[in-house]
Amino acid sequence: MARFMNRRPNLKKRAAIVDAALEEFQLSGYQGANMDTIAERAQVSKRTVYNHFPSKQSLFEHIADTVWEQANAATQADFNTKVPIKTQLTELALKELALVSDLHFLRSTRMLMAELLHNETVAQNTLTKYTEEQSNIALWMSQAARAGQLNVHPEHAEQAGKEFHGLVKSLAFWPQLFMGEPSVPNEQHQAIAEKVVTMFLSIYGHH
Amino acid sequence: MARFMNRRPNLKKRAAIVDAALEEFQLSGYQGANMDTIAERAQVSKRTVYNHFPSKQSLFEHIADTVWEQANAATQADFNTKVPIKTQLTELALKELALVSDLHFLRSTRMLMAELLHNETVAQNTLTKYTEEQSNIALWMSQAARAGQLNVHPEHAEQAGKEFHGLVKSLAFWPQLFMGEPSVPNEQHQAIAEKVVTMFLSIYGHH
DNA sequence: CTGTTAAATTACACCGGTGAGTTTACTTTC
DNA sequence: GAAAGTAAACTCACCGGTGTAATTTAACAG
Repeated sequence: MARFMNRRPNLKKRAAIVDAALEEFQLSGYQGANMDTIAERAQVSKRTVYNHFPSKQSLFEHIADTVWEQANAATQADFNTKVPIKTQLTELALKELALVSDLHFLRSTRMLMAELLHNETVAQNTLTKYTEEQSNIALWMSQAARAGQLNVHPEHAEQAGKEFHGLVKSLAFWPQLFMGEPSVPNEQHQAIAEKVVTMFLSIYGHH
Repeated sequence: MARFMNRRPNLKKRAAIVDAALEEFQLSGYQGANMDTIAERAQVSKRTVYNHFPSKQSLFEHIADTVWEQANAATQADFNTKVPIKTQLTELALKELALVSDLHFLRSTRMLMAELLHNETVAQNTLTKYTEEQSNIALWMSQAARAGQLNVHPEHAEQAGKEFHGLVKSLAFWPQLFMGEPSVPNEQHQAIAEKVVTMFLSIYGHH
């Protein structure tokens, strides 16, 4: 009896639509993306797309949200008093390198960044998610400082956190994002992480 | 008086068109930019726009070229054997900081980056201009290495150059570009430049 | 200073393509 | 048998680019 109370909205089709839309947005950007093409790519009628998402905009926003959640979830960390700072920083860098070297993530981010640069609402949306991440690393930094393992004034914790992320990205993200350089292969992650940590500690380490 | 203004090809109108187009492209991106609006903004008839530029594409390319020339011209430098490496690197960093903190440059770049991310031809175009700049700094680095002032293998000169630029940008460009953070005020340039040089030399300096 | 001339500009209607979103009549699936 | 999906035609607004006839402008000759 409970058998035909099954979910009415067809989740499989919905997923197919989302996948197709992601692909199309990545390929052509928001403005260039074509709803007919998305329907076709998802093997679904155009009307079905509109039954799941009321507009192109809402479809885009749904995708943008998921990408950002994924990114944020992948860069969580807690400071641990017992482990040397160098080890922990290296660990942090490796985590970010793994995320940033993932081809799917790179492609999604490329698309999001493009819209971010000329779309007010996307920009605002992104900004709030981004500040969450920032406050996270800032907390980590001030904990490390309080534990005496980092030479950082409390009010500069946020800046230091930004700089740490910035270092990783300058080596393994921005060049790949804009210049289409190949993702950094896994074998090099350790070396890059150590390089970043050395640079970072040359400013914020105890001498 | 007004003798030599307004020669046959009306340079004033042409400039007005270019200005208006730059504004419109910055505001709405390439796809979103509207030729009627550009004409209106330039106080010129639409037909005149098309008398100066055969298409939207060509208008965009003209602007893109100008921006890149400006950027490239501002980051030239020659290695000087007589001056300590630290001083020269700081000088280099300051030069780039000046460019990158200019609000007009930032706005133009933001627009270009957006198109770069989803337009094949723009990307290719940019890539060639960008590699020029890269080979420039790479040369500088290998000269410094040959003079014994830098601990860089010749085949890593290009990588080191990239990293140097990357360091500056991670502190004073990317956050401003994407997150709309305020440009770094001039008073902080010296401090940032020194920070960058310290980080860079912690890897490539002689200890 | 003035009239001539040709290029530059203008206003405006027009073309053709595109693409988001809708309507409708029908079929599939549970 | 009702919700979900389909196909295809349709609306409607937008926009890049063109054609044209009329008007303005600047260089120059007398």
